[in-house]
Amino acid sequence: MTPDRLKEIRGIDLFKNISDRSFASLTQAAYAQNFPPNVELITEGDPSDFLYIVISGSVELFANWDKNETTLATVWPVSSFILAATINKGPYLMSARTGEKSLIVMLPSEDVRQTFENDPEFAKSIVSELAEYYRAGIRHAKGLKLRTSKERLANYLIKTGKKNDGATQFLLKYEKRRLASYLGMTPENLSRAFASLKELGVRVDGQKVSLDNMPALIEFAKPTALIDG
Amino acid sequence: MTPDRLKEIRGIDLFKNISDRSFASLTQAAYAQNFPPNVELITEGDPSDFLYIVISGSVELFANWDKNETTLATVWPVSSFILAATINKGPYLMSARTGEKSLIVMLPSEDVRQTFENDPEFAKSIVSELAEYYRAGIRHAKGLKLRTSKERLANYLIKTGKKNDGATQFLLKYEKRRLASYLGMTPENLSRAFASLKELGVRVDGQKVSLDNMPALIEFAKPTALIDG
DNA sequence: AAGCTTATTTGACAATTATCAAGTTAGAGT
DNA sequence: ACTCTAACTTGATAATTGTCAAATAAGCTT
Repeated sequence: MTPDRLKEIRGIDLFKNISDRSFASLTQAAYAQNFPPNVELITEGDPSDFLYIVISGSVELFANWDKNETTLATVWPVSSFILAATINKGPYLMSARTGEKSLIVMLPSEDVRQTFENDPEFAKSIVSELAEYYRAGIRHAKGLKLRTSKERLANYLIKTGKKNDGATQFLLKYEKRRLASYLGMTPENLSRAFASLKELGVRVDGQKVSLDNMPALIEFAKPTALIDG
Repeated sequence: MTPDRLKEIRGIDLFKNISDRSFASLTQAAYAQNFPPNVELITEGDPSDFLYIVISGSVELFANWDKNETTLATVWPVSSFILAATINKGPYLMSARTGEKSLIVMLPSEDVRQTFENDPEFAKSIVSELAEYYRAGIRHAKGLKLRTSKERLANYLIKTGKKNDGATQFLLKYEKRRLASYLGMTPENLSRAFASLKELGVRVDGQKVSLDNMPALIEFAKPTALIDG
């Protein structure tokens, strides 16, 4: 791997505080690889041989069961995925595929576990990371169990607006069918949910979204930090 | 706290490997308390002042949003809950109430974080614990998104049977309305799901359940380790 | 054991969500 | 720009799930 790339990886929360020695042994056998869009990187059930890091592009984490498929998360640069499986030596619980052309770094799981054993700072970083993942998972489950799909969409839009510096206009970060899957509904249902949010000032044109009546939308969606982070 | 009680706590995974010194400082300001059933121990949104440990009884973790409530997990002895919030100094994302008369130990969060900083073994144990929690959360979300409520119930029954040494007869561990909430449905829906599973050999009488046609039930439920653990 | 409260079940109905089948639109590749 | 494929939308319908109300059953208290 090139020095530039190493530096980029070093910057993520997971590696920020670890020793140079740990970082070196962690990345010693690592390698980066470019993937075209829509390539399946791992399949749920596989043994966790690598910890993955997205350098550029994006990765969709999804799962299948009996003809159904659902997106559980999307990973954006620069961050790792599949950490919990790596640490616990368990099989992956999610499959992963590139959402677009992506540069991916793979660290052998054995090295990750080794470093985890030896470098207390690394262990601490992993704790923070996992705690956040876990809490994100709780939030996701709360949304699914407490809200209707229309409410989930409304809150997603509000949240996305906030992330874009509170802009009332922004672009959806990914395809609608993936958004639908992430929000736990079918594409048809998402389409209808968008249509029915029109009366709350939600306009959609392709990937462009504008929220023209924020107060009304918020009153309907009832966002809360305890679900929407 | 009594020596007996301390010993009991020392035995859980989280504390098994930590130094005596760490354990002492962790429990130095801890205290145990008996609670009657149905007492709310914490409320979502509260700052995380304590790490809790269930010594006996049980604790339900739940959340509310706009008139709706849902159970996210039930904690059985002897284990901790609310660890992620404690570590990340975030507000609790779930409320907790006793499901029955329960003995609860409370460790000041500050002490937990202190020990986490100083004892690498504790950090490692926390990692394993959080990784497992996280994975349990993923499984829960997968079940909710990929399965119907009837399928979730069928799988829950199969799993519970397995936990009871593969018994085809067992007692439900908690009330049906809580089971319903945990499985993401209303009590009425649970009742009907049970009724409709009758043709797959599921008999229910109060808390007693018997699974008289396991092959048929399994064929319908399609359990998998990637969701049902 | 009687009485009271709460949990569970059942029925009728409504809301939500999914499925299937066309259309329409948008985007990628040539 | 053209073609082709895939994504998205819309309509019609079905399945799933929730709500409300009432009846029954179970558990607790006295």
